[in-house]
Amino acid sequence: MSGARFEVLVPPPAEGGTRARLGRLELAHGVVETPQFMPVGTNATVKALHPDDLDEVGASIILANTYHLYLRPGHERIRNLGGLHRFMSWDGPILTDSGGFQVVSLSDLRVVDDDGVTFRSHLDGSVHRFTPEHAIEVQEALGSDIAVAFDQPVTPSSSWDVVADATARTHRWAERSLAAHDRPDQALFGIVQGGLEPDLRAESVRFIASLPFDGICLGGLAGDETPEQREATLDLAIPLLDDDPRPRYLMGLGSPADLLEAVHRGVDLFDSVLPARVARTGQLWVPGGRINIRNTRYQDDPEPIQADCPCLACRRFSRAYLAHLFRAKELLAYRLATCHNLTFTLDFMARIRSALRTSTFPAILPELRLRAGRVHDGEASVQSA
RNA sequence: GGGUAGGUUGAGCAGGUGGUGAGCUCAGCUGACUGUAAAUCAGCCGCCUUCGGCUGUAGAGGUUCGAUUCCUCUCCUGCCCA
Repeated sequence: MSGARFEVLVPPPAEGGTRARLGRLELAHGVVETPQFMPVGTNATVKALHPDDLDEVGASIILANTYHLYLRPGHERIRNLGGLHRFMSWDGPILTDSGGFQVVSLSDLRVVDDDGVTFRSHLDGSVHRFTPEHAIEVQEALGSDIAVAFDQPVTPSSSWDVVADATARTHRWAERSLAAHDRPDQALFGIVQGGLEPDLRAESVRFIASLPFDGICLGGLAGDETPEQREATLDLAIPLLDDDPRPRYLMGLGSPADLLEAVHRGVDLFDSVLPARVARTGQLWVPGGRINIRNTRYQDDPEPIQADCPCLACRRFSRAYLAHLFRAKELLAYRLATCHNLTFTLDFMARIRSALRTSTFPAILPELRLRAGRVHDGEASVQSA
């Protein structure tokens, strides 16, 4: 392949009990420092944001969705208009998700067989078929920096047999994706599945890592499993990749606590809708937890969301103003809140990279954990920054 | 002053033409959200000691076993006429 060049700048220390590492990923449209978080722009836009806002929050790579863009506006149309970067006016790197996740998120609209998946469009009910070859073709038309192999995720409640079946299918589809991929300026990542089953997960890591992908995605860990189950799965999977020179991408996790624990275990890349989605409902991330800006107590609060935050919202607006915008359902609310949460997230990743660069990560891990809170538990909720 | 239509839980309504009115939409309160069918969804939203109980249909009387419903008077609102 080689639409990508990955280099580990600071490997994990021999002593220190962490697999966290600092890296650098070179892609067709730019360099991505890792560990890194990718904001999600499913429909060729990060909801509520202008591309200038993406620069502003510090995004260096974003994710877009193959399935959604295939359905609307259509990958051929995007190709004819000069590709996804030009279409959405974002010059930085883009990773396209293969559409495999829609196999679970649109579970009542599809039928899986060994060759591929037949979907009914969530937009108009029309019938479409995705195969590994088709998913690659669409991603090549879009022209993303990183394409991803078509997979079949499972949910934590799936039985061993179902997980085994889906994982085996994902492996066959991985080989077919590689065979179909033909664009030298585009990287291709493969996806590890295996659910929470230790034997299947380990087998999947070994199999996917045996193929000449540019990066390794860890899938199926953004569902209803507990943080402990996720972390246990990472503790199992990552050591199997210790001698592997490629970037590791944990798909779909984005709470600060999840990011930190996964970096600690050796993950380089992340994406999640969480910070942006949660922002649109008024949950704003601050050191130690989060606040719900819609709560009554913020209506008269003249302070910014977070005192030391450099984001578009915190630079010049009060909590009271944000509270008002949300109550009035004003569009600016969604933009400001999304800017804040993405700024918080990307700044958090920058702090982690800074610690890795200076080899102080193990030392400041407790401090970073405090900053992250246990947001994924719905536990820590602080009242003021 | 006469006529007429009305007065239902913060707002707006539905319903109820003698037999258990707490139903809807807003507003409000709280929570959830992780490779986006999500500016969405869920719970609460008269009072209490809440697996239940109580109160409540403008007010006061009356008829009746029983009244939100029928009768009388009063108050309030819209419209029409003087």
